[in-house]
Amino acid sequence: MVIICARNPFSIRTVTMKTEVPTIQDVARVAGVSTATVSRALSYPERVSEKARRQVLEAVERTGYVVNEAARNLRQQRANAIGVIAPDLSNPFFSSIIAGIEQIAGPNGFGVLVTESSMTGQGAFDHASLLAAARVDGFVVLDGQIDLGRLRNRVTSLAQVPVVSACEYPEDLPAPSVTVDNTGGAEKAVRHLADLGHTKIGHITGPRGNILTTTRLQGFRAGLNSIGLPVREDFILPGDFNLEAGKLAAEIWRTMDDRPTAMFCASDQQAFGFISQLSRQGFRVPEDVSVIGFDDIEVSEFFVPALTTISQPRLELGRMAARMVLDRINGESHREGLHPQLDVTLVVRDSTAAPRPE
Amino acid sequence: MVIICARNPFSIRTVTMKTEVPTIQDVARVAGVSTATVSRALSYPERVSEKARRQVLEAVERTGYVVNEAARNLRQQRANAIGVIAPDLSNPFFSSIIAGIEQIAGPNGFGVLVTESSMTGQGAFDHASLLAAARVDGFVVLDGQIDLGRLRNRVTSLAQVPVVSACEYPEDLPAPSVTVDNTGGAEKAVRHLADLGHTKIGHITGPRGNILTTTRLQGFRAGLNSIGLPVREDFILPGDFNLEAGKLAAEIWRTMDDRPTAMFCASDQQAFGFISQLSRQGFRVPEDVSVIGFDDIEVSEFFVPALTTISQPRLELGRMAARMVLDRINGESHREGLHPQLDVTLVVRDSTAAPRPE
DNA sequence: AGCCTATATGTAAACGATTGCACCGCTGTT
DNA sequence: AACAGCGGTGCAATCGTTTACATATAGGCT
Repeated sequence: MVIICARNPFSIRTVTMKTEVPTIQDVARVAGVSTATVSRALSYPERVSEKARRQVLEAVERTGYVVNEAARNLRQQRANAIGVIAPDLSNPFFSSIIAGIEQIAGPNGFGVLVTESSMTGQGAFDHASLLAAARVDGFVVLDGQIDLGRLRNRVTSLAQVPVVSACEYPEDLPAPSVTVDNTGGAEKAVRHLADLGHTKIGHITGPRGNILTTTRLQGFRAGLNSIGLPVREDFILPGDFNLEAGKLAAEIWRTMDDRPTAMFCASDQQAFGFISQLSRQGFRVPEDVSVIGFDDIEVSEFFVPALTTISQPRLELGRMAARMVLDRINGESHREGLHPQLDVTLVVRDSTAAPRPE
Repeated sequence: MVIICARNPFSIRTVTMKTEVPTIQDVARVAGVSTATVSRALSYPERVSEKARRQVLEAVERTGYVVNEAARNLRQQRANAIGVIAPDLSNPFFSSIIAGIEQIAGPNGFGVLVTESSMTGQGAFDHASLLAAARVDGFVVLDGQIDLGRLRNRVTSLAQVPVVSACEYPEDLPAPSVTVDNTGGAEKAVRHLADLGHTKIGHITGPRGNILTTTRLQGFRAGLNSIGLPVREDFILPGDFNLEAGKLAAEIWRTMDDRPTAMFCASDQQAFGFISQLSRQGFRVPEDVSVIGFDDIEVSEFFVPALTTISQPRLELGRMAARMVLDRINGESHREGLHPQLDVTLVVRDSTAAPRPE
């Protein structure tokens, strides 16, 4: 007897009427061939006869067959999925990278599993459980602060699994990475401000210990140096990448005796927080202080004032990371030696201007 | 011979030295029990003796065993994962919902697979392939515009898989949903503007055909009615939820002879675009026109001016949707009858004020 | 005609976990 | 002393694919 799947797949049954999901066996029976032929017809169409192919395709249609991924994964010893560990999903910056990963992974038949590393609740390190063998074939790590020590403890098999870090990267992770030229970006920012005539240039940093913080700060210093401007340590305010940090920094800026006339912010969000708080206090940007950000997230163009910033190719960052993981999964072993760095560009908008003449 | 996994899992081998991943067999051997006992010790600790449990745990530790999800999924006929179909990952609104889903799914041992429904490239409907049997046990659909007809064609087994729609929902999807009170929210917005003294209140809608657009517009009308204000059709501008749409609407607003003194925007992003373009043209918010948004995304509080808006419990939306899917997966069959609606709240900030006296 | 290749198909053994069922030994009851 | 009950354990079947290997068939060559 031929099993054909229920016709109206959308009628949700109110009783527990277990409609059998068709398997490859059913397809084989309907098509009048063996399961091996069905499998081949679907995976390597060129390896079966024209006739068999037609019959199989027709049988698939009739039965409504879809391959059981679990079975395939088990047999093939691969999951056809890559995992993403992101520090903060609500941050538009990361979601854009994830979108880029999606763009590459999807068409290649790979699913994307996303986890937030700063997860609430128990342990906060359960994203490691994602690594559970055969759930993902590789990883993109977006979190530079991730505690690899703990990850390591939980998942011995990590060594087997290709890992590529994107954007941020833990210093001790012996894996390929794709980053942007943070130092160069910071230099461009400083140079832009100097070109406008600023000499008192400040910086709000990212969170302590983060690699992006370090490199951008380094670029900030290098930029000042190359122009011949002194680095005023009291103009360097500690911060974070988020909105709140910018707000806090604004409060500090306000209380300074000798204020910088321009601020280089470590992120766009931070810049928003800074500008927002300043406006609330009656200051104006760029009239009272010029502000430049880093990232160029979507809303930056629409902020008031439109934010001058260093633009990162976020989508491309994700796409490239995905490509690298996929390559490694497929055995192309450009090992941990590969560390491409993408260029960033200065986008001049309305939040920077020449300093007010004294 | 006992197989113990390589000691330094992080040393990435440059040669293809295939270190075997330990299986449950290895653990059983090391622990001196059967695989059945190992399995039980890990899944139902209370069903094995104290002694066996200790031995198994120790063996797991020694071998570095992690369960092979593919095998487990195949045997259990469940994937321990839920899929999310989102229209646009870069939109912070959705990513926040996803974070909520994560928060519930993770601790319950479920992974979260994310797909963008508006994917570029081939077909754009390959998110359906996610549905491939045994890859996910259930779905949260965030895209109200999704073409279920095509999905249906591709995946016969969809009827088997619990689907819950959150936020937006296709009208023809016979599934539970969790939404917010869009109509009520719109009414609150209108009432707030009216309370400030506005009588000429406009609205920029969402995209045509979207359920959120419809309900918010409906609430807008209802709000005006209940106050006794006439509905001026020429004050209703067609739009979209994104930044660009707000910008476009601003251009239209500018050319109007008789301008509304207050605009209710269908989303925060749209409001940003509107305000941004207006500022660029020399208008001021709220002095020249009051603006109220919908969503309350993170940056709204920090916009200049801080945006008055209708706040959606985004995280809770995701959490609730996840709970509903999980419940259905576990057989609690509160079928498609369930449609909880969460409350929204008015958050008054600086983008709304009394109209300028004529 | 006989043999060799190439192509197309089928058979059956994996993959690594879970779990129904049977069994074992112990305790407590009759 | 026999037996029911029970907690703990192991055996072995099972989930649905893929794929190495064996086999079959047709066609081309000498």
